Amino acid sequence: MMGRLPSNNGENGLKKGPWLPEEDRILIDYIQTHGHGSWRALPKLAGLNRCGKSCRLRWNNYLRPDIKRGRFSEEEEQTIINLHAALGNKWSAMASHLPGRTDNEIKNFWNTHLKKKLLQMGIDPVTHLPRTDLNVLPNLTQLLAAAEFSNFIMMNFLAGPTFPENHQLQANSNLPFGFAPHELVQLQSNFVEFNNNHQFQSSSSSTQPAQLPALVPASPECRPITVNQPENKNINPNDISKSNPSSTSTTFEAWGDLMDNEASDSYWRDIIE
DNA sequence: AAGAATGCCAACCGCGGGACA
DNA sequence: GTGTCCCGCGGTTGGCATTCT
Repeated sequence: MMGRLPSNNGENGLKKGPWLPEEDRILIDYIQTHGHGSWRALPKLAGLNRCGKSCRLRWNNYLRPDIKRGRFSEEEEQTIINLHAALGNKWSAMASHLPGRTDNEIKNFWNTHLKKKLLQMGIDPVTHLPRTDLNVLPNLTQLLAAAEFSNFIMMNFLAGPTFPENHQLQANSNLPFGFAPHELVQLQSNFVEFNNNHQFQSSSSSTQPAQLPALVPASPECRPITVNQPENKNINPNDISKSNPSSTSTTFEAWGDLMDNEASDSYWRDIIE
C-alpha cells in the first residue's frame, strides 16, 4: 500500500514519493550516528536526494524505533475518542498521550475508522454529542430502527448500572444496528455521561419519567459552543460524567456551566493544559 | 472473471509560529 | 518593528488493496 507519485521529482531535482529501503537505511544510519540536527541540512549531510521535510516526516512517521505499529487496541481507541472530545483535531497532542503512535497514524485512524463508528452510533464526531440531523437516516426503516435503538438504550439505562450483566450481552445476540456488546456498553456510558450533564433523567430518588436532552445541531456552524474549540480548552471530558447536575435548563446553559467547572481529574487536566 | 466502488494510509502541501538577525 | 529561516502541525491527495456488483 504505497502513498504518492512513484517517480515524480520535485522542482529542485529532489526525489518525492515512496521511500526506498535503501533510502530508509541511509536515513536511519545517519540519525543513529549523528542525530537529526537540522532537518534542512540533513539530506545533504546524509547523502539523500530528499528535502529535509520529507526526511523528518519519514523518520517521525515510520522509521523512529519507538513506533508501535499494528492495530489500535480498544483501550487506545477509547483514549483517542476521549482525547478528541477534549482536544479536537490536535493530532500531535493526542499522539503525545499514546506512546508509540504518531499523529499521522492517529489522524488516519480517526478519519477512516472512529469517525464512521461514532456516526454509526448516532454520535456527532465533532461535538461528541448525539446527532440530530436526520439526513444520516435516509429511509424510514433506519429512522424507526434508530428510534427503537434509542428506546432500547434509554430503557436499559434507566434499568441501572447492571445493564450489561442483566442483559447478558453476547456476540451472537440480536443487537440493534449490529453493534458489538462492548459498543453498546460504551454507548450506554456515553448516554450516562450526557445525561449526568444535562439532567434528562429522573433523579436517583425520583420516579419521574426521563426527559430528553435539548437537541444539539450536528453542523458546526449551528453550534454556539463546541468542546474542541481552542478557547474552550478548560473542558474536562471526564468531568462530564463527574460533574454535579447543575440548575441549568438548556443544553447550551449546561455547557456554559461545564466551562466554569474546575477540572477535577488530573490526567485530563494535564492533557487539556 | 472482470470492472467499479470503496477503504486505507504513506506522503505531500501550505500555513502558522518561534527564533534569530 | 520587520524579514528570513526553519520546524511542526493539520489537511489533503492519490495509488494500491480489498470488497462489491
